[in-house]
Amino acid sequence: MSEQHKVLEGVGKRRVKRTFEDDSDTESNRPSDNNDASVNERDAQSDSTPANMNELRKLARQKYLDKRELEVMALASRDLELLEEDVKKYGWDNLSTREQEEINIKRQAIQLVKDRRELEAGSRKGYHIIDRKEDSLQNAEIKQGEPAGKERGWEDQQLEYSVRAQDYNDKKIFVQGSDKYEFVLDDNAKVKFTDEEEILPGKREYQKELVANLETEVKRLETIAETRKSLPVYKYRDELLKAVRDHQVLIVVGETGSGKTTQLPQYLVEDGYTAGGKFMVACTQPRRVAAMSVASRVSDEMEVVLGKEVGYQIRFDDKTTRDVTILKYMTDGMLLREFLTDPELSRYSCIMIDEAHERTMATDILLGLLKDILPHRKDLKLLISSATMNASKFSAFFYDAPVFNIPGRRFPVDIHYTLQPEANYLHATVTTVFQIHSAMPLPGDILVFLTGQDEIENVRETMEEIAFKLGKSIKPIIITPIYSNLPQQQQSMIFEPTPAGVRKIVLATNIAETSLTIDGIKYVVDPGFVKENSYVPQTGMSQLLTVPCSKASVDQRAGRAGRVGPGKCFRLFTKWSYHNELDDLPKPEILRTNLSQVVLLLLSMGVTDLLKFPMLDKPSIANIGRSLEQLYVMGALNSKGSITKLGRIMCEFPCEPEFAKVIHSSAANEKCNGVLEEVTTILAMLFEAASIFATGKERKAVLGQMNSDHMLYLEIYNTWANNGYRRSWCQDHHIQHKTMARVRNIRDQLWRCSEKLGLVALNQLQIKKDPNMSQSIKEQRIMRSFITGFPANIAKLTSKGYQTIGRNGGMAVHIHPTSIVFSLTRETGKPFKYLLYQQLMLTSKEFMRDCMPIPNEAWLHEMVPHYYNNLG
DNA sequence: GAGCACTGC
Repeated sequence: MSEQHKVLEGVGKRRVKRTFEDDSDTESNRPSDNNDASVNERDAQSDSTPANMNELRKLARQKYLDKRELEVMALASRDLELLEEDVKKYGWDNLSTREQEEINIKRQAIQLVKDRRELEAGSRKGYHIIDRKEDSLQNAEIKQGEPAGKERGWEDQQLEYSVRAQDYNDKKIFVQGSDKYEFVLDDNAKVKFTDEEEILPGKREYQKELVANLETEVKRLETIAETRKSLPVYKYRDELLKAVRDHQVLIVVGETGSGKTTQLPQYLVEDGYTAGGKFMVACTQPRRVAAMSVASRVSDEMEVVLGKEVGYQIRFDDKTTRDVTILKYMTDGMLLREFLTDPELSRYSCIMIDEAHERTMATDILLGLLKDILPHRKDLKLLISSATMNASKFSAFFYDAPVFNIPGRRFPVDIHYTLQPEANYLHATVTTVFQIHSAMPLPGDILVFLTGQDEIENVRETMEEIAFKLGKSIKPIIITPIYSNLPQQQQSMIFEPTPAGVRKIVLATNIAETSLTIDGIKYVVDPGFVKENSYVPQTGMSQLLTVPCSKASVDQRAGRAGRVGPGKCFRLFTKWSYHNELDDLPKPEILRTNLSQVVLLLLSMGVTDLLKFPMLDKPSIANIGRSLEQLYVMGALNSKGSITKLGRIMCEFPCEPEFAKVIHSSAANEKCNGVLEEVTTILAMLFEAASIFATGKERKAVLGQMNSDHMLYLEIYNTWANNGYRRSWCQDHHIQHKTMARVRNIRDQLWRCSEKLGLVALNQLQIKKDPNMSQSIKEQRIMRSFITGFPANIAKLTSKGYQTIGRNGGMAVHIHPTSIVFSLTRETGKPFKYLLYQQLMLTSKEFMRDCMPIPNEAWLHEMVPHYYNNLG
């Protein structure tokens, strides 16, 4: 019995030594009940403890909580070292049968641990051991109130997959009977053990299970190690690391399937760039789901708990631990925000900008900022991963940085072109799909790229009719549409495995080009078009036009056929067209969006000469000019063009400056404050306006009549909130619950931001002053708030219909038929004289989206005099 | 009386 006690103490020493080498003389450990508050309290009260002891203990506690089955198993098997000493001391024959048996089993166990260590030594060093078994994941309980995995969409599933392991792990340690214990570092409170079985159940079943689990774990590790080594990037590991050592900036051209995203950051960590936890390696992704799922996989490969050594950071979800996380996957937008608080990015030693060829706005700005700080941060390494086509552009941008090529691993895809251009690509699409279906053997699903929801629904109908007519002369097909606004349940259908003898036909927008991958696709049909949104600064209007894809896009689409085996891609345009008519790359976002947010961000970082700011593609002067003007009108800039106090406040908000201005006014402008809460809700709804309604039709039927889309949004949100934020309420009202959940998140984030900046307090002052503000006064104040943010977005009713007013006035515009104002006007026959709109969009006509009637022209002059009084 | 690709803080 006392042997057992000694054993445990010894083991504790070893464990602590390994984790905290600097504090080797303050160590000890004991099991304690996880839920026993008094024990923890006693920990905290041990007053002979050094001041930093509590910190240390917290850290230790954190670490030990993360330990899983194997850590406990390893612990148990390390006992053997001490048991063996006893064998020497007392002689084998003097031990009891039970003790002998125990030692035998532990001998086997330790052998397995040794094997595993050897395996580890090959690829990594110094990480804690945890397990992550697929089946444990699948058996983990699903959070209450959530539907089962199958009913949810891919994003939720991915998220759950990333997160659940973490939750599960926090709560459980796997060894049967040992789940009561955690190991806490403590130098005073030593507990005397009276019953050895309580500490380590020396039962045969346990030992057997231990060995069996170890074997499973060794196999799993072998598989992971093999998979890592089999990736194309593995062969280049040393060369890559040498290149990183020799150069500050490295362009990495890694095709899909090369493993760059998961492996490169790990190599950097292994090569010591995190300096024992002092620095971080960051890898940016353009999309949230990618950041989450890659982080999850890498934490698995490195055998750490997601959120500790390896974590991710996206809006609304920070799964990192300060001073512990050494490898962080994050969205590019998050890193950009981090520049605001830490302009030198001093916490990072290496930054990898992944998927840089996608040229998101955040990536482009990041590259410019990084180029600026590299001379001051000689120790900072920058890796840029790009597709082949623009590697030289990145290289030139960073003073001819070396380009490193890593081949991909993909199956060959045959490309077929049409012999002559197709007059009607939709017709050609349907024909091609049925040709493939009748001529090619099963299995092998078909992925069709279309431009939008409308097209997808039309093609689907046509195909269903044809399939019906053909009846049993063809094999059965399943048609599954996928586009981002498709409600969740229907989205998940594309991931259902195709039944035998059936062909699945996926009709997708370019969401399937990068954002999600579908297994089992063997054929791709590509008409070669995409809808592209672009912003015209002169008119302030966006246009959504169907344009031909770039070469990079169609190549990417073709690649989707070669993921599981050799595939075929049918392009509904000519080979000549591919080589002579298509652009190489899609137009970068920075050339087709409103720049006010970026301009304000750069100004707040002290970039005063915007034209000199390094950028891969320079936006037009007209665009920058218009942004500066907008910012000036809102008071974010003074007449000299430098940022004001208000401008800095606006920068703090994670949204466009126009929206931030509305928030600010609703709390701080005495002409309209006291409505911060309402305004925050409306703005959060406006961000997601496009995907709130399941279909466009239901909008007016949702609730009673409202005067404006803005007030309708407010009413919808409040009613939903009053109904307990329930999913069923959304279903009853044809509203997408997932979108509403996002709105709630955004709303909370904006509110917290207002709180931090003291706006909530200001708002409260006004409410105290006028506690019985009537509904109509509130509404008026909301309208005024919006005018301050969107002074140029006003249309006036003339004899020729609505026309814009303001600097570029006189343009004929129309109320969008989905707007509540549209139906309201029709019902009453009385159009409003002035309308404020959130967006002008050119589709078939110049439409105003999300409209709000302005009942009083004088408000315009009152709220933004410097704009309206100077119009003449 | 239209019909909005896709991201992100």
